[in-house]
Amino acid sequence: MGRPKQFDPDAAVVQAMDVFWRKGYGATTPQDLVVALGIGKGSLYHAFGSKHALFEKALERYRDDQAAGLIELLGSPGPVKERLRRALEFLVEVNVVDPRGCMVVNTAAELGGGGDPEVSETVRNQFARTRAAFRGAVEEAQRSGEIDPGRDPGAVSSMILSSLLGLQVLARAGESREQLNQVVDGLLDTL
Amino acid sequence: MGRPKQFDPDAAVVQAMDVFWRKGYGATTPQDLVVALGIGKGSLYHAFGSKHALFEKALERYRDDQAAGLIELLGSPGPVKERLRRALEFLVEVNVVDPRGCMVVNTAAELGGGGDPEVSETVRNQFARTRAAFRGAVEEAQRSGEIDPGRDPGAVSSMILSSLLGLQVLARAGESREQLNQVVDGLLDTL
DNA sequence: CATATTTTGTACCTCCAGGTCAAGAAAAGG
DNA sequence: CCTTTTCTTGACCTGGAGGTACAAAATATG
Repeated sequence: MGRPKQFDPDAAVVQAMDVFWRKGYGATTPQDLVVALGIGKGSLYHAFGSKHALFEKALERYRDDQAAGLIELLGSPGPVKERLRRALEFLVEVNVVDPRGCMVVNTAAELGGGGDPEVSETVRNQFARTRAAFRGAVEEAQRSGEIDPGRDPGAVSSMILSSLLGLQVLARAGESREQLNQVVDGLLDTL
Repeated sequence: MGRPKQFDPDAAVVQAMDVFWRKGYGATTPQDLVVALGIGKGSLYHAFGSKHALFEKALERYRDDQAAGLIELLGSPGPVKERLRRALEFLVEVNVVDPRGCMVVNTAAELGGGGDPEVSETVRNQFARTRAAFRGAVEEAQRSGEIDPGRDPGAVSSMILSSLLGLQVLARAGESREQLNQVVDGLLDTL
């Protein structure tokens, strides 16, 4: 019973995600959120409790969306290296158009360093998922002979992960498409 | 003429650098700076103009220090790969003890995305310097046969750079020494 | 030593972040 | 249709961010 919500909380989290992604946690004000979500401040705090709580929801939503997207991109048919290249080149194009970088990377930089254990936990969880997805692809490529089976898949996937994170940092800093593509080339040459 | 300064502006910039490095730009307050520098607020604003101007000085100072440090680490004798490994392992140890990550990376994430062109310029400049240092090392290794001379040194050094940036992101997020070392292993295996 | 010039410390100011609250609106149950 | 419950709005509140103003202090110059 009671009055039904005038907005979709799930959609609101996505809207909030967008703002936090662009501006970061600290630089996002309640006012920004009120405008972006199109609801009153009271509703906002009634529904989500605090800016920080809403941020956590938004970050988790981002993580889940990204993880699903990566798994889908890596699951397409064809040689593993080609899939990987397509995924990375897609990322480059997206970031050239809109250099928001990766919300998890941005969050790690802003709230990492021991200042926010819960958020850091979510961040590391996303890293673990991504690493696992790469590891699966690497092992598949090793079975098919595309990648030398003698290499340690853990080390290789960790390296891919860190290079991916670095790519997002470069993108966020406004590096050119050429610079970003060179990273992709350099990475794929090593596999 | 006039009253002489009661503090060393250069040392003050270094103190400020320390605070900005730990807390980030947005989360650092004038009060934090007053305490860290040990001077009054009036002196602070008289000497540096604004929080943002002081931050730019601190960031440039960081960039110069780091660039010098990297060049020194990479300039030691012995095989290039060993130098690289020593440099990266040193970085890992430092970050395990104090996970502040890299101030430039943190800044890229916080103020990138087109929000602060001057700062982004400094950030990209640091990336360019780092890439150049790696490129020099790569080319040296190619001449000595340590790295396949057929590889594009631009792509290789870009890849090393991005992996390094990713490493700092991982460190800032509080990843374990083992995870970080795996990145180093994965990276060096590919060279 | 008087004066012009620069630095210093502190009080003060304005604005807005982050959040609370009271009063009303919209549903379900009796 | 009256009560109970939940949601909504917008006014309101507190603290602190970021910076300015001003008077006092310290120095070089004539």
